Amino acid sequence: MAQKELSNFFEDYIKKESLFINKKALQESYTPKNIPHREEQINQTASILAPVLRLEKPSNLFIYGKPGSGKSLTMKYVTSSLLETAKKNKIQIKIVYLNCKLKRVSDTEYRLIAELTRALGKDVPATGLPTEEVYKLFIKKLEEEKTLLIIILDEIDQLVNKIGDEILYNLTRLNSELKNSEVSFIGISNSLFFMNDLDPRVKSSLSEEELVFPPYNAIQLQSILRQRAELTFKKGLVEEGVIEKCAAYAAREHGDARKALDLLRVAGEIAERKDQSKILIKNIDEAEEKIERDRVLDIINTQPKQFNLTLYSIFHLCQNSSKPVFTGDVYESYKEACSKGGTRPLTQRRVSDIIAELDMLGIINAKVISKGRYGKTREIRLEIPQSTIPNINDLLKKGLDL
DNA sequence: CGAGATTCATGTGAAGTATACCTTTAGGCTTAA
DNA sequence: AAGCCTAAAGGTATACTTCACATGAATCTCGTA
Repeated sequence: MAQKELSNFFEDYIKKESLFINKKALQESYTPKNIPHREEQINQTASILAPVLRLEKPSNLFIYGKPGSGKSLTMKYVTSSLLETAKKNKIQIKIVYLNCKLKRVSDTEYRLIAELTRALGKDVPATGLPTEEVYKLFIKKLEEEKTLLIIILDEIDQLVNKIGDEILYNLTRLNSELKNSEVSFIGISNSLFFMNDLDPRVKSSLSEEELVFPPYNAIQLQSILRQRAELTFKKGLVEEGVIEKCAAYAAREHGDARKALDLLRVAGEIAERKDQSKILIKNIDEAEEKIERDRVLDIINTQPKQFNLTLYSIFHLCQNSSKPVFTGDVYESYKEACSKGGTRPLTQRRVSDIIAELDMLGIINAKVISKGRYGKTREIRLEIPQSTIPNINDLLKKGLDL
């Protein structure tokens, strides 16, 4: 684009009418004024948490539900309203929200407690202190505050999966060490079976109350989408059938409302970028691909180099064959990639763990199988659509200097 | 032919190592009385 | 002598390695029908 044209482009851009009135309404951070189809869960949560307003410790709460079934949103909605009321009536309470699966933030016991302590306003070093010491710091700070603290642990199943359930036991014991303050927990889990193989002591104390969020069905998804679409887009800009298709896509994935909203938002962005006057059905397919690509790119950007090298090797192998790949092949390819990129390769033991973690991230599917006489290995398949691979592969290659 | 032993390729657990960072402490230097 | 700074000592968490043992079904072996 020549320079003159560039300024014209910007001029035009200003004049051009946006398809969006308020893009925020489709973003993940947005909390709508009312949450349809979750009235019951809201009421229950509210009545479970209400005792804090009388400075009584509420029951610990455990919440189950598939991704995008409104768990986090409902919690955010209820707690923010709770905080408001508490503030108005000058009641000392605090609420901390933590997502346990965030890598390098709160995916170990130390880091989780450290993060909690930081949330109370006390800085804790990233490493070096004994974990026990951080517990003490946390307790001391909390005692100073003299408050009722509600800790929300999102995706707690992932954490326990990784480091075991001892941490939950330690957490539930916190109250016995506190005199001036109290702690309540809200655990959020994607897996319905998470509680099954947990230490019974933890189980009983952590889930004094339980709540299940059923997935949305297609009709409910449609009404959610309509409500948000009205806030986001000008009237009549959404082609007939778009909402239905978004809902259908998401319903196929266990009623994931977040996915549905993402689809609609990204479809809107694509339509706008293409200078369309309407959002078309075909934009949704484009949106789906873009979302998938962005998700993978996000993972690539946040993972350490060794993970990306492993991932690159897997892509590399999967591109050339539709058959599943095995650990040994990946490791060979990985070593090669390392020598090309001038990195010292990790041991196979470690790469095996990395593959398992990539599986957890949902980017690949690695199942442990036995091939009888020919040993035991992981059978690795990609969990992302073939069409997005070449694209990502190039980016990875560049990022790794191969 | 079928039950049990064998085998392979790697999963997996435990313990050890390297690194980066923390607190404590002892020594050395400066400063002020 | 008191105060302050620095460096060493002793400690921890985390990512990774090393070592050793566990797995589990296809294949082999061998006794039996």
